[in-house]
Amino acid sequence: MPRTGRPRSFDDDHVVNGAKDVFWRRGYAATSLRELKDELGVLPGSLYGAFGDKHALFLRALERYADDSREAASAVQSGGPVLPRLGELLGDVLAAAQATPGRGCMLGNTATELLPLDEVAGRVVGGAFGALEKAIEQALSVAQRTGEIREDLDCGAYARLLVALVQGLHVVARAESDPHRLDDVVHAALASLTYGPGSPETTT
Amino acid sequence: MPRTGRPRSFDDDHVVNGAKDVFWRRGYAATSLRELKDELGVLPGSLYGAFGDKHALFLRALERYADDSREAASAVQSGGPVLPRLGELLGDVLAAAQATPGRGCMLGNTATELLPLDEVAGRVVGGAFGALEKAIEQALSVAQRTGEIREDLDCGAYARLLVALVQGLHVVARAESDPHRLDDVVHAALASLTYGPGSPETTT
DNA sequence: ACACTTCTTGAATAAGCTGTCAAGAAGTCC
DNA sequence: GGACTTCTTGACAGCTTATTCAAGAAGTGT
Repeated sequence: MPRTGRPRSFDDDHVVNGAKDVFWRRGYAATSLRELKDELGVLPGSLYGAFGDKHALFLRALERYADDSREAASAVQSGGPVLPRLGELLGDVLAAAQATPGRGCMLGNTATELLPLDEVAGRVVGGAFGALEKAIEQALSVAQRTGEIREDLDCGAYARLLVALVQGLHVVARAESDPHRLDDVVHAALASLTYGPGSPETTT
Repeated sequence: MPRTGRPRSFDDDHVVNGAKDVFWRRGYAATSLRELKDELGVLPGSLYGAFGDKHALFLRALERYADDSREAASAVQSGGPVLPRLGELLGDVLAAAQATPGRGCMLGNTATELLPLDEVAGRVVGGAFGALEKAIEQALSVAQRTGEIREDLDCGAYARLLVALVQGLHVVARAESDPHRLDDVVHAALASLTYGPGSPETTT
């Protein structure tokens, strides 16, 4: 089986990355092949030859996004104090909402548009959510042992809460003309992890 | 100006309500006039005569949903202990996700699909989010005065947090095969409002 | 009964969509 | 250079879409 023939004129990875941006911004259904052609410079025929169909390309793009998300998720575990890391996680959502409005999180966008009907996309989204949840849960466990956060917290539950909060911030930020109005939400979320001023046991 | 002529064969309110259900379930773009015709029994021509165009009908449906949401929001202020009310607010999200999967919240769905580009829809969604936020904030203030929740909470920030959490739960529940896995998130959110280390068994 | 008005109906329109295909272009391998 | 394979290109088919419109139906007021 000879492996010859005319080589691709485009780089698959580059195209998947570009498709990720378009699908991220516009969603699955609202993205037409004409739009992909204009943004990627690749004609529909070539896309079909390389990836199959629109849905398959979307899945590649979604998986790419999920990989990026997993990498970002691992940052909350990168040693040192945990609270600042979680503050960044939440703060980055608001910063992104201001810097590039109307994109949100591609995982949440996909969940809203296609789940639970699209089972394949559902597994990708669920996997990425689960990875973030796990990263947060382990970070919280560490923070508990170091006394950074309250001992009486259910780390698993709080990790799921924070994943949901991240998604929720992406949503409500779209309706908020000034994302800074949500800044104190981040503060409140972090404060709820620590022992409060009026709490029985106060450490630092 | 005589006000005669053949009367409508359908009830406007009933049609708006039906359109609300369809748009809620399928989103704006994915809902075709053929689908509306099948569900409502009203031909496109009549819809155009009565409402203008698809987008105008969508706005009517969205406003209806926002009205319903406002009414539901006022329930958190209906006297008595506040924590159980907030527990219902969050719990209802998960119950709805299980009973009717793939619908979520029409406000959040619309935010994700159309905001911030669609400014009119944006005002409707923003207004409904704001109303819920205000209702929660006032309920939290009352709960603070009665000693039901911590005194050191920023009620405004926590209200915004809870609005975001509601939206986030709608999103992540779509990716969760068993919504009950999110039950302890509700518990954790309520526990963070109260004093007390010790397991969050403080709900009466 | 009649004039008048508005609604319903079904077809038609024009645009856009995904996906396909034949023909030619551009490589690789011998 | 020639055989072979794969890619690119642009057109095209088959649908679906939102929207419009003319014709007839069904009311109201007198």
